[in-house]
Amino acid sequence: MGVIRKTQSVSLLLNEFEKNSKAISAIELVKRLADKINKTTVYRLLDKLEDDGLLHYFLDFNGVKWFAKCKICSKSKHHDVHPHFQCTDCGIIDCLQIKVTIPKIPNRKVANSHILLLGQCKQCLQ
Amino acid sequence: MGVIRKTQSVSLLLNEFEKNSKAISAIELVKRLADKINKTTVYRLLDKLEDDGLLHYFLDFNGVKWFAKCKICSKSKHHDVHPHFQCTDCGIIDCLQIKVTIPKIPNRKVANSHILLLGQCKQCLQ
DNA sequence: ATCTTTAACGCAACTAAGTTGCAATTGCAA
DNA sequence: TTGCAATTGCAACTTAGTTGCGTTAAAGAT
Repeated sequence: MGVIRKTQSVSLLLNEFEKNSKAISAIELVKRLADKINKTTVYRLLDKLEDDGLLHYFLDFNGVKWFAKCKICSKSKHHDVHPHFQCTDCGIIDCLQIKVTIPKIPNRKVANSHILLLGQCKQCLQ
Repeated sequence: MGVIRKTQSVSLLLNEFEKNSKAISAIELVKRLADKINKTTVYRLLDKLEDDGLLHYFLDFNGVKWFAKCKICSKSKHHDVHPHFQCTDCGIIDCLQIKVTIPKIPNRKVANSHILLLGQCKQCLQ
């Protein structure tokens, strides 16, 4: 897979991620773009853009898929593995630029980690 | 909510968790018990047992719900927050008795963390 | 500038995990 | 053993995401 043609749908979709640097759920994107792009196309493009290393995705605590821009990923590998923070009050999700150290675990080889932190964001703490 | 009566369904369900100490997905439980307990009842009981602090749940990397026995939880609060490890080869999930330290994050109050580690388990490494 | 190819798209129908409403059943306390 | 609320089963529903297929439109070739 991967995006080959620069279509109008691709531009519209990527444009949503330019507005600000927050993550956006697939559901939200489908809703926002409902009158411009078909649901199926939105999901297919998200897959492709993830494949190309332009977006990364993760699941929130409800199992809903969220997407955000990648910063240092390549087409071949998602290097940009980081924790995400979801505000339990307003629901927004940020990518965190922190490093969480996973201790060595006997008898297992850890290849990847998914870390979702829940709590309150700056706005909701005030 | 919470379990009030010790019914046959409750025994059957808890019995599945006595066999070994691994986590079990809701989907798997529904299948295993299909000829004994209705799907709806399985889901309802899992909710209640979680409520009572007997089970805890979490999501795997596909967003599927998994349940496992709690060790030190009470009815009022799940104290037993720990990382989970899923083998990408065989799919089994273990509860890890390790502590992962989350660094302080400016402007946010972290209340909870969901950590899923992916890799290969002992069996699949051999 | 127009043609041709095929990637990309839209639509409708589908899948699967989980939920809801409601009537029937069953623990269990009196 | 009776009464009744908790529990259960069933069918129908919800919702995120997927699939198949015919149509449309990028973009290189002519």
